[in-house]
Amino acid sequence: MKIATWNVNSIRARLSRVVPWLQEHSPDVVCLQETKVVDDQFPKELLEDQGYNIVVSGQKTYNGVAVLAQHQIENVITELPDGSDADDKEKRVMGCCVEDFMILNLYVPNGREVGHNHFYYKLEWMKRVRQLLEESYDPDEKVVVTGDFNITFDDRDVHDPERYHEKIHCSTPERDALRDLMSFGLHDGLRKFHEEGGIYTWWDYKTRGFSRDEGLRIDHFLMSQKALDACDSVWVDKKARDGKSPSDHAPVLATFR
DNA sequence: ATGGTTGGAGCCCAA
Repeated sequence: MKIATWNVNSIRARLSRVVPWLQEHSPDVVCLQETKVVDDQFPKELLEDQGYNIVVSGQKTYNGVAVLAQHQIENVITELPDGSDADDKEKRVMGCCVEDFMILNLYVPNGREVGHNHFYYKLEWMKRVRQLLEESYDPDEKVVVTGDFNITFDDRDVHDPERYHEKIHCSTPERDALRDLMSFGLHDGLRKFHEEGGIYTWWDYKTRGFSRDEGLRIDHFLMSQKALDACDSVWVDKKARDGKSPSDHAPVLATFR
C-alpha cells in the first residue's frame, strides 16, 4: 500500500503536474489539499481515467480537500466536531477508510501570525481534530493522519531556526498542539526512517527558496503504532517541487507492507 | 531589500 499527501495549491492549475505524477508513482491513495474548487467543478474525469475513485470536499477560491484511491473509499467524514464558531464552513477535513487503513486528510489553518485571530482559530481547530479522533478513530487500528499541518515539529524541520524562532509554523503553542494531537497514539512516520534535519516539504514562492533549499517540513504522516510497524518508507518527492508551474509544496509518500 | 510569487477571484485576498 502506497499513500501520498500533496498540497497542490489548486487542482485545476496543477493538473499538468498531477496526472504525470500519478502515472509515475501509482499511489494507492492520494490525499490532496488546497484544491480551491467547488465540488461540481473538480476535474474528476481526467483523474478517474488514471484509475482512481475520487471523493471531494471543496469550496470556491480557498481550501478544499480530496481523496483519490485505486480501492473503495468508505465511511467518508468531511466535518469536524463543532467548535466555538458554529458557522465554520471551511473545507479542510476528509476522513475515510481505504482497505484496512483509517485515513484522515487535513489542511490545518495557516494561522497567519502568532497572536492573530487566525492563530487562535488554528489552535482551537487542532483541538477539534483531537476530538474527531476520539469520536471516530481507533488507535489500535492502522491509523494514518496526513496532510498540510502548517506546523513544524522542531528546529530540524526549519532551514533557518533563528529567523523562524517563535514565528508562525514554528511557535511553541503550535508545536504543543501537534504533540497533543499525537498523544492519541500517533507517531511521526518520517522520523522512523530519517533522524536528520534539513528535510522540507514546503518552500516559499516569494523568496524563491526552493533554489537554495530554504524550506520547512510542515506536511506530515502521523501513524498509529500498527501503521508505523507496517510502514516501509516515508519520503519527500522534491522532484515534484522543481520544474515548470510547481505547487509550493512537495508530495510526501509512505509505503506499507 | 520587512521585499518577493502564485492562484483565483473580479478591480484584492490568502498563502
